[in-house]
Amino acid sequence: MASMRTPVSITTPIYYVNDRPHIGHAYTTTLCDVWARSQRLDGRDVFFLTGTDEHGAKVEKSARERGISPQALADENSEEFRKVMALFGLSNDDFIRTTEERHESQVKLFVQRLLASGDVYLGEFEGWYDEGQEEYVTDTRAKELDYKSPISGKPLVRAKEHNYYFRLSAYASKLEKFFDAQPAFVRPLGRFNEVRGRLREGLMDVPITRTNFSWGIGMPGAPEHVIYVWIDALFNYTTALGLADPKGTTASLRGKYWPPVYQVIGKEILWFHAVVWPAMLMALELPMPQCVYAHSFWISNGQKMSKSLGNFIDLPTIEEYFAKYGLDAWRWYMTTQGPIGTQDADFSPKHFHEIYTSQLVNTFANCASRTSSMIEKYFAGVMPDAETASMPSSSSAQAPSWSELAGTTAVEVQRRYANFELAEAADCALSLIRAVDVLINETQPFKLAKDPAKLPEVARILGACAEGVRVAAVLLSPIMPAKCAEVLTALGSPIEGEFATGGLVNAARWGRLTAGTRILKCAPFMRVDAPTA
RNA sequence: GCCGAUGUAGCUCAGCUGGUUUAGAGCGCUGGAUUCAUAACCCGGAGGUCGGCGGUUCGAGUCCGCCCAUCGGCACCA
Repeated sequence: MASMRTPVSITTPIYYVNDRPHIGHAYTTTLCDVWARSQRLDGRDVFFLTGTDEHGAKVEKSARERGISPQALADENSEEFRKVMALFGLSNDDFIRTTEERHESQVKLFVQRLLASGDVYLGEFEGWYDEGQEEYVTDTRAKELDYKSPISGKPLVRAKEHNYYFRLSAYASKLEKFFDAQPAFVRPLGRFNEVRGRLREGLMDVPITRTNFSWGIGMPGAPEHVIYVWIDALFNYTTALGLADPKGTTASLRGKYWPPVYQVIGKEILWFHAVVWPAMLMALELPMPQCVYAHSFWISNGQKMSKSLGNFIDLPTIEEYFAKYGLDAWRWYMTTQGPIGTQDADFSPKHFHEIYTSQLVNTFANCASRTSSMIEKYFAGVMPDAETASMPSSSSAQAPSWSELAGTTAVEVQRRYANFELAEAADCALSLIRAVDVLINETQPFKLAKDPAKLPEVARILGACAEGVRVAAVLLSPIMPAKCAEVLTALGSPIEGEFATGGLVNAARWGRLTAGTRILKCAPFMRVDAPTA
């Protein structure tokens, strides 16, 4: 059954090795990880790709300053990013590096194909050049600077160079039609409109090579030209799948994963992913990704994160959160409070603590704790034998039965995950926990338990509670894999075997807990002291 | 400068095509109740001139104009 369903894939941008890992990298990658895990849990064949981008003038320059080769610098920092992936518990299926032979050789093949089709041509670029910085500045920027270098103060010079260009202008109307037909190609909607607006302003061809540095992939047939880092980088999505050689072994194994369902990026690189990249894919006659999802930025205590302010949420800071709250709590915060929309989201220790306490400690963990504790107390820690599927989920008149409620919740959560509405999926799953709390508050099993004659009723109530907690833990496991596994293990119902492959709705089906199973007391999230700051 | 958003309780936000009320939720704060549970769960309360001004209308948070404030995008930022 599961194997009949379409394979799916998701990508992060590949991370630039000249940067240090920070919350932005962690955020994008965590979102992708949650989605990938949710789809695997739903029985799908998933490919989740991330990696590092290693070429370009900046890397060359940093390496020179440190007196090492660019490759050595790339090796070192790529390894750093790889470690970060492990640290975050990320389940990527591959980690591609742009300095790998498999990538470079395919980029050359792709570019050759574009040359042959006329989509890439040799042209001349003329612009304002800052000789000290060895870089061109745009015309508008040059005017702002009064035609002087912002660093040295020396006048900018008019300079010319030959570059290879990608014929982006030829794809303007095709892109507009594509956007008309695919209103969810770029999400969220605000970003879609932004791109549409700019498309209407027209498109210019874009240079894809430079000649003033050498750390990059040489242009086929013209090695003095180096392929621009961002063109090089974009191709990673296809080279990881071996698409430049459709008959090769990689493509035969991984070709089924193209196109990606989601290409998740930060808003700063939207233009390349939403316009340049689709045009290149059109030129190469490759299918379009289903959606480019551009999230916004985390800001720190109300202020933009910047090197000069020194308020970056960097890796050491993140590790402090791991130490205090745990990895899964971090993932929960990223997933439910992040800047997935058009607006930036604030990261603050106080807010983190409040979310942790109210949602994870007071809601999720407390419910698991009170349920397991009562089963321990009244039934010696053994899942009672009681029929609960048709039991009303609450005392309100139109309340659905527990099996119905769990079923509709699972369907809804599955839909939200699939649609990349991760915070909504989380909230919906948590609503099941809230429903269990309502049941306990309404029926007060702890009072009924004082009367031995009422134990069968207590059994039904607690049986439903345990089952509700189990289903919620299944549904939340893509976000908090370790903590949910802990809860499911305590309930004697770990995700494995057919649970793991039969689809999420199947795993969440009411009544999987069987009478007689040993239920252990569990409290997955402990209260911690509030931050002092 | 150009284009586009946003501005609703302390905080984060819901409020669709104007008329369900005395404008809502979560968190925070505060009173109470309770004990199965991790000072948790539950009930109640305080708190808002719905950015400002003007207009359209029988009636506007919800439409129009202007103003103020904040933010995003404007192609070589991975």
